[in-house]
Amino acid sequence: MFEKLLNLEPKRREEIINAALKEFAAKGFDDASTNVIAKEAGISKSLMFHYVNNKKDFFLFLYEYCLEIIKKEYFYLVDLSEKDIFERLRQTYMLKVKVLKKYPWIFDFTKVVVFTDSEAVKNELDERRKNLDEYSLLNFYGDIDISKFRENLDVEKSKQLIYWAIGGYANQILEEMRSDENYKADYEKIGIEFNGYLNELRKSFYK
Amino acid sequence: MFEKLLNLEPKRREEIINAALKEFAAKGFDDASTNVIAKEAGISKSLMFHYVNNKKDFFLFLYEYCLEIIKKEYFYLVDLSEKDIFERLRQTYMLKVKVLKKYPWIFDFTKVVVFTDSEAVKNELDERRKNLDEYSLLNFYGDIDISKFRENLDVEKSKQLIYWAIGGYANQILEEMRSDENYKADYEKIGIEFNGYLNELRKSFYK
DNA sequence: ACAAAATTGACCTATTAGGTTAATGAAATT
DNA sequence: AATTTCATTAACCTAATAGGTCAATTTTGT
Repeated sequence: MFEKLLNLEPKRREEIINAALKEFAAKGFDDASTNVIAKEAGISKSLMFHYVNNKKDFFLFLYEYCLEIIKKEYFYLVDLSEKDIFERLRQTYMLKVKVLKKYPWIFDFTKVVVFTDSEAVKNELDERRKNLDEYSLLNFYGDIDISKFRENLDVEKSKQLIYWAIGGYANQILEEMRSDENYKADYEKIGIEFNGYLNELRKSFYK
Repeated sequence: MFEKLLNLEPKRREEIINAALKEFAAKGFDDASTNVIAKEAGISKSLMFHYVNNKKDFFLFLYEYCLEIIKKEYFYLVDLSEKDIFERLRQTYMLKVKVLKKYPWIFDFTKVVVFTDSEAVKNELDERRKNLDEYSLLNFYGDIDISKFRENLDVEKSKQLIYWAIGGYANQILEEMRSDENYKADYEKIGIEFNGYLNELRKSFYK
């Protein structure tokens, strides 16, 4: 059904997909405009509808497409045998950055999908959402080693604070990536900076 | 110009203002719909236009109105003589929660105003924005006491992490407030929980 | 030179945009 | 009780935009 879109040369395809993800993520299904998507993708609306037959199917296609990507380039690659919270964070966020470099709106899009209540797509989404459950269940951050935390700390609170703090750093990176059109994601540099922050947290929360 | 709106009984006025703040915050000036605002406020569109003469003036009015509130109920109330970072955070965020209880979208709205590039309101906003500069300059978190931090820490990084972490907690409170229609903001309870998190940070980052 | 594929401008109908107007319903004044 | 005033709305206006189609053109491969 979407072979035409999928057979495009990768760069082109990603431009179109990213334009759609951005618009849908920003405005939700109902308020997103196919005109805006086409313009952002740099093609005519007619050509877009040559690739995607209609708005609703496009939206649903994107959802499945994104789930596949998130699974293959994120979920499946996390090494769950690593029990150190900071190592786990390092791993997951570096993977996340890599995915976001290619698809800057992918996580916002899936978030919008989760919270959408648009009548037009609600039913179709409900069927598809089941697939996600198994993955949200396997919590990335549940099974970690708490033996290294300082003994006077409330570990649950501390973990939460650490996630929030790192989430803040990730958001900053994300904003940089989005504001710079040709942001050259220097993973090594990001990795070093990230390590800097993780080290502060290690010094603070570990004995 | 907006006496009619301002002379309404407070509850009613706030309903209308909050409906508008929510819609403008969510969609920006251009994409926000006056129909949606009226519906969310629970009044007819005609009545709304009886209060506010037009969309643009309403938007600009809201901006000034919000700045006033933020100044009077937030900026001016912060005790800048308190130099302990955690006390300062406690103070500012408790004030923020109080403001957000009354106007749950006020900070999102001002954020949208800052980043809007709508031709329709750009020029008018530019004039008004100057007023804000003086306040953004006086940085709430610049002048704090760093002597109590553990000596092996990079204080700048640590401060940043603390802000991110507390920002995460604040977002959680905010989401609770918004999801619960009749959220009874129990400041005492929030204060206690907040203190819990601040204490973990104190134990971690202070010697 | 020609067939096939890629691409677009012009167009269709339905809906929504911001906003006005005349009429109604309720309160206040005489 | 009659009348003036204020609060409130339904119906309506025009312009723009929505999703989507289609015939025509441009580009590509042979």
